[in-house]
Amino acid sequence: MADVAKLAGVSSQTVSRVSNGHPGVIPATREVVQAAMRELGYRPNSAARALKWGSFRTIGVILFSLANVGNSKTLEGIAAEATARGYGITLIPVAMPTEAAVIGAFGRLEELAVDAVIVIMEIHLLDAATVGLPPGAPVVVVDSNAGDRYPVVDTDQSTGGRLAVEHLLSLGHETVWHVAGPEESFASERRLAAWRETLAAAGKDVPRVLRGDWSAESGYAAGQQLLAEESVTAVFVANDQMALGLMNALHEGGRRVPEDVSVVGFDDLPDSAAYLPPLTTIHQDFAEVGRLCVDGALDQVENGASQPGVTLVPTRLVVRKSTAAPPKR
Amino acid sequence: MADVAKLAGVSSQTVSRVSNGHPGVIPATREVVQAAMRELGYRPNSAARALKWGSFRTIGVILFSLANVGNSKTLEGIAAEATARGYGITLIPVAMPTEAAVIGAFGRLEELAVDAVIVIMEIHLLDAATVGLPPGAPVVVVDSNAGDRYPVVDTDQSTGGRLAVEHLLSLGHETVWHVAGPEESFASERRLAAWRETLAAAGKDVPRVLRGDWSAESGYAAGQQLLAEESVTAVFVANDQMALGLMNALHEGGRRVPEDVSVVGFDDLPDSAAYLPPLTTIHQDFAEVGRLCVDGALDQVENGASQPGVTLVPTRLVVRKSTAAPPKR
DNA sequence: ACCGCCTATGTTTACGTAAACATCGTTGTG
DNA sequence: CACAACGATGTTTACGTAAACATAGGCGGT
Repeated sequence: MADVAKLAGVSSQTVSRVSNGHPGVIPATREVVQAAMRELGYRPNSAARALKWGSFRTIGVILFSLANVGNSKTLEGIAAEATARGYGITLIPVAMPTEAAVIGAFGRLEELAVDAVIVIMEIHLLDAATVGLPPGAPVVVVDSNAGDRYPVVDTDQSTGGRLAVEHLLSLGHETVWHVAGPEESFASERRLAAWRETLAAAGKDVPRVLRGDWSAESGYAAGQQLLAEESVTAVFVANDQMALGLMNALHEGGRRVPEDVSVVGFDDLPDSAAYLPPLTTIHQDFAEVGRLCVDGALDQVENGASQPGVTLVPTRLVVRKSTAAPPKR
Repeated sequence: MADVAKLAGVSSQTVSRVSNGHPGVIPATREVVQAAMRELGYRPNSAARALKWGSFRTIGVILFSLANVGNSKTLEGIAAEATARGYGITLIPVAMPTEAAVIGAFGRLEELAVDAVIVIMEIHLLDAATVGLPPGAPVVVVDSNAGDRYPVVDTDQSTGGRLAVEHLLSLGHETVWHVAGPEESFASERRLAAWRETLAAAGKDVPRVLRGDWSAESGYAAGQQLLAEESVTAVFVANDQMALGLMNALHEGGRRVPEDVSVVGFDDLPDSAAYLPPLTTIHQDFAEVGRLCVDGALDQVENGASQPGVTLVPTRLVVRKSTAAPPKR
């Protein structure tokens, strides 16, 4: 900056004014300074700026895993929105989803150069009273039920689950089975509850719950269990990957989808349309979740006020070929 | 820091020494200072540290998309290794893979607080002479052929492609068809070349190339084309998602996998083992790619020397149920 | 006992920027 | 014509930290 000032024959303060687009600089001076900046390839030093401003214009994202599509897409949405609003993204991976690791990550947070924090957790850890986010920086949480303490953004799991079950019931199925995700997952529990409530509201039997761990393999295992149940005509699977495994197990067991058994998934992965048969599923807008997280976080940064509460992103049913009316007896 | 110094009855310099674990502080003093730090909840201000050090201990990652599993997993590997080595990760998403957008991202780079840059590009843009990374910060590139200008880390696409084709030939197939990825993709071209060379080396016919865009849908379309070719007994598909679509098209067309047609994919996605049939594929170690990127970048940061060249991460064949000997005529 | 060296700690300064304050010239007005 | 008001620019200072230099005791060797 000093070099630019010297070359342009002005003071460094004037360079600063030009650099930040402040008014009160005569156009001729501005030109000269800009020319000098170009010639010297001047770039403001963000460390010094951050020191001055007390802000890094950066959002920290704490997450456990990028292995699943949802987290990746959410992160992509966060990155896009943050960039559009002039903020950077700092990743804070937590290797193990243990309480100690989470607390460690939160501890490091305070010394990190971050104006706000977005936490992407698919597990209940954050709900435990012992794991608290440090105060100070604004926080937005994805997919948790800590809505009483922090702003939470989430897909509308309940409506999604209800849509799935209602779709199957409307086709004439007597009842709907469910393959849930792991118990530690908040999303899984929401979908499970919606399934149970929708069945109950329709006066249908509620079969026993099968569990998977989100993986296609666990869906395959669930499918094998289902083969032993002759009465099954409809299954709501808590995510598309498990639905894939489940459909393959059914196929191997000689049960056709959708002629013998209808299957509905959840997520609407890019591949779902290419499954055999193309999967009827609940679409989630992960990018929108990411966008809303950033909006919420930056609202807090700019307006100061943190208001706990849950923002829900709508889901919708995508009907493909994996559902049909139940077989005639 | 001044408050801590006052409370501990020492100078701020001593606090700094304790904070950074410097030697030459008597244990008793250290204790007092640490107690004061705890009491006041002192955290070093990273902006000021960065200003002093001229470094944020941060690596910037430029990427186009997290939509595909490979990029996500690579990023995860990068994040894990960087964190382990005490560096942070700043994400720099590039919305559109156009030259202008890339140049824009590189421009912003210089003013960003980043010690090194990792570029994850699956397209040829970086090879164009007009798109040059700014000098200064160390750079590591994933998946490009700019190895003459920058250090490049990549999966060993060639060996992977060769393994796939050799596996099929060893089962007795007359030749192997190929469904390639988009032409802009460097990885796709490498796999295509390996396929062609391996066939040529074995003295086999080289069928015409089918193209997809990595998506399962494009694999389905390629599969439909393949149905018109009665002589096809073996297909090497450039990624698992396309293989999924292709197998479904074959199934719909009445061609059984692997009895009539053998299929080999590339990637070894978590779901591949749950496809119908479980997919024989080439395993890529994305996490290792990420790790090596960070190692390469930090070597440059710490040792200064940037040496262009390509580091290859081995691939291996994973044999499952989608390949078998060709049908008897 | 004295000198010098080493160790523990304190003082000064610089990193690059921008807010706050100071200065200078110009313009408009009574 | 003098003076106030304002606009453009320069000067000072502070942000929090750590390197470089300074100082002051203590200890061993002669």
